[in-house]
Amino acid sequence: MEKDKVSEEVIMEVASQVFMEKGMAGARMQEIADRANINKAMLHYYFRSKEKLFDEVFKNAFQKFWPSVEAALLSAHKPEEVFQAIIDAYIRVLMESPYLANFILNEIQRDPDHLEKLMRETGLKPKMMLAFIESLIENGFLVKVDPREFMVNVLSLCLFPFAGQALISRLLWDNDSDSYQTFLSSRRDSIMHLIQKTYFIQQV
Amino acid sequence: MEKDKVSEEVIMEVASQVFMEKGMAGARMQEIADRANINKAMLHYYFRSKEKLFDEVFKNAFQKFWPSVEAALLSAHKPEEVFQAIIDAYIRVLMESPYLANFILNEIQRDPDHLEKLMRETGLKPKMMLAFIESLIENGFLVKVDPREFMVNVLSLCLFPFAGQALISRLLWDNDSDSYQTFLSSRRDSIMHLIQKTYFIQQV
DNA sequence: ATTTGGATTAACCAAATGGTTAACGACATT
DNA sequence: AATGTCGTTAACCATTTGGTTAATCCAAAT
Repeated sequence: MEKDKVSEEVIMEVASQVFMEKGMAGARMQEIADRANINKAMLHYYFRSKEKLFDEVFKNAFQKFWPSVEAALLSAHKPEEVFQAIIDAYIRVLMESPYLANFILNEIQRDPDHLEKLMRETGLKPKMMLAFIESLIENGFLVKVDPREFMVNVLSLCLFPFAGQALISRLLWDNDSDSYQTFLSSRRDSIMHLIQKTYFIQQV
Repeated sequence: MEKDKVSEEVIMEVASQVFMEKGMAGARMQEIADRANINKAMLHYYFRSKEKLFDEVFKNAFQKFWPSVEAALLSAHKPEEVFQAIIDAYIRVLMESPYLANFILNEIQRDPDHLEKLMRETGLKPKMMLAFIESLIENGFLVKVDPREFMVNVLSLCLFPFAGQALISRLLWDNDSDSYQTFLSSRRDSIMHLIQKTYFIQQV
């Protein structure tokens, strides 16, 4: 670890790694301290407890998880471009943080109420997205479909290949992780293609 | 717990629950013992260690996870029916074991080598599935597509809504789990519809 | 030079946790 | 009746783990 960085930042960085790899229950304060090259007591000096530290990490992760969709929505481009931007954002974020998807999925299951609190704090508004899809349907860009179903499908196609990476790359890519990375990257196009075929009404 | 059941079975049952809910690291031998109404020492009497017990649970879960695809393949019906059967199998299994998807996804990430061993023991053959898809392409039933991509898409659409259940049902279904269950069930049709639109070539 | 306040450390603590052991009881075999 | 086997229990053990404390270091302010 670089000495010039403030301890607090270094801690957050390695804590992120450890919590994401092992989850709350599996993570060890000692390991975080070791990786940050500090005494274990320093952890409690900066962040009072494991839970507090975890909360910070989780909050960070959760914000990344829901990429800046609003930006894509508000810059009123063509519908295709909006979705392309959202898909791109997801793929990009997840390729940077390979454990992110799994982390969120699991720690949410561990303590769902905690999620509810965090959602409000991060001020994320899925309803806005639903309304946008609804409007596209009314304006004849999309076929009639439950907007929530549409969203779940896009999310599924974007996130699952990351969440299941360890499994899928072994089963179907002979554990060649480079080639799997290429595949993940190529999904920008293939997911877009899929939803266009299924949900977009061809404009004349 | 019913008294008539053999201890070993009861243990496996509750161990499944606990491990699935909390994962290997989060699960406690004491809790498993309590839920099975036995002494903690009995756990070690029947299954020597936490790891051994976990292995049994994992093996069970993993077998469920890859539903009897071969059955669907070998009973040479129309292509549509084969995929419908596979999708149905996944949805059914996952509705019965809500934590299954998350459990597999995570414990695989925790110890990927362990997975490789188990795959061989359970004798699952993804290559067979790939070959089947390939043949459908050659015979003009499916558009030209990487069979692996096709598989990942189907898996994503089937599994992710379960893995992300805790998150999605809160964000998009106002935490109404009944209504979310209905949605999950309806995916049998909507996933089929999606892959038909995208990948199936209309027969004359 | 002394004080002050934050950063840092080693040593320590209590609780939790996976695992063991020795003794016991019940039931079948001899 | 004696022996042996299997299931069961309470007590115990060693280690791990999150967290604390008292002392120390160090740099800036006084």
